[in-house]
Amino acid sequence: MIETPPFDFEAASQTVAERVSTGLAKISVVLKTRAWRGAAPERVTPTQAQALMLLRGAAPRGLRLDEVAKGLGVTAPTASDAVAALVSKGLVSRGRSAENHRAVALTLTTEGEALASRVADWPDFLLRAVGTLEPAEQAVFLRALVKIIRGLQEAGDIPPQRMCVNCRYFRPNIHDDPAKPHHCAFVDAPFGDRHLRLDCLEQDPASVEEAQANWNRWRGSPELPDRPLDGGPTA
Amino acid sequence: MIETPPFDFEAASQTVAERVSTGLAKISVVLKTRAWRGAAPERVTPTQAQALMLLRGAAPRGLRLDEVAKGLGVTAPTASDAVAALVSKGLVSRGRSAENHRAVALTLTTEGEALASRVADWPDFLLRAVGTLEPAEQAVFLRALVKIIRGLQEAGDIPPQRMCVNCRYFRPNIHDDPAKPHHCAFVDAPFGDRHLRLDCLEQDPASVEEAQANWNRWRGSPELPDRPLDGGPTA
DNA sequence: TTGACTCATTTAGGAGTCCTAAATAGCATC
DNA sequence: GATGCTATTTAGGACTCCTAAATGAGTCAA
Repeated sequence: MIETPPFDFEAASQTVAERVSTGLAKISVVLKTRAWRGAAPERVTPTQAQALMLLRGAAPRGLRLDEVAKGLGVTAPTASDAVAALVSKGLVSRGRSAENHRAVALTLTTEGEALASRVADWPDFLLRAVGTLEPAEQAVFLRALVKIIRGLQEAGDIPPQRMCVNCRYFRPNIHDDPAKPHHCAFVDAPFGDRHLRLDCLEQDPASVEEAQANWNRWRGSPELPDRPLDGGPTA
Repeated sequence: MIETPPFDFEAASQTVAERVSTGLAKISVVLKTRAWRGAAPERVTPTQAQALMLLRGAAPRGLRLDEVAKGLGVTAPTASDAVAALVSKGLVSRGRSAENHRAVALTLTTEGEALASRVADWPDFLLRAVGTLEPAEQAVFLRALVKIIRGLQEAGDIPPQRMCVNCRYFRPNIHDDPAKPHHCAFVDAPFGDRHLRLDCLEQDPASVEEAQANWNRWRGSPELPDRPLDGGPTA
């Protein structure tokens, strides 16, 4: 009789990181598909809808073309195309910046604002799927997402984000309350990982050194749960 | 003197699920951008590259056009376009299915296989970002991702995936070892959440009832991390 | 103050994506 | 052998996305 060695999952599988990447790619596909379905009824395309949302987040200052291109992850000519389509639809107005006369200042028209708000609702299908996670799981997921995004930012794959961890008002791990160890110096209140923002309007970038120090302090000491992951009265 | 009430993050923020969705959308943007850069040098477009990878995963049986369209998340005409481009480049061969003469059978040519392998490497930038997470964090993230994808599948937003949790060989939570509580009846070996697959070649879909039962059994008793990660108030 | 540069954006041109609607072809059945 | 169903392709049009080259506004130096 011959003993067969048990199958070795660790050796035979892709790494966890690879499978996580696969999963993110799958979600990315749905996001693309649904973006079409959500935007089409409003007579805009996904890219255009995304540009509208970007401008909505930047009101009232507006954005330069260049900034829109970075936010969309496309080249300037492509962004110019999309903006031209929006201008011709009367959703965006293209002005010249007062101080820098070669830069354009893109802002939403009233109609553009209305449409941007309507269109911003499309990803509720994703919201529902995320909602099937337990609250504690969502919080851990958010924390991991922040790390991944920061990693992409560090590598230059994504422009700097208006996240807490990049903000000069961020004071990580300075309170004893394990649920709210951080502090936001802007609103002067403590908060926890579950409140971390990815797109805060009040965000003001910290200096490189400051951001690095905050980052180390934040990621160094993960919040501890009052009870393990699965615990807690589930909704 | 008036006491100002402290800022209420819970009330003033978007929900965790909303912010998670935002984060996933951001990753989706990078993925799109990088897909272009990765695919372009090989003289294919992102959609074409994705079709190649899909076909690679389905070898040697091949896929029907319909299946490619679903996997790509596009309509049949769009898939037909992309496939036509690949055929004219000599990367895919389009045959007729023997028994059903109205269906096509798409398979990779030798060159197509070579290119598919080269192109499959592109997301290493994402791999690196995911790699900045601690191992335990990666495992929890993967588990959450599986739940989200299954949620999307349930809602019909994504076609059924070749995941362990959909598989008739999956036996969740039948072992005592907390690191490997599940069992794969195909390779006859125990495994843990960190080994969960999203795209298993051996996967064979379970019946609806069986899948539902497995799902409940799996999600009911989550593995505990060796080290607690994060809790937060259970809202 | 006139070139030479640089910067921000646009134009040009071309392949490809993506849609809806309509056309073709194989099969099914009655 | 008409009728319908299924799988795919064609047709047509708007938009995406790229690279390369062209404008047009500021800047700077001689």
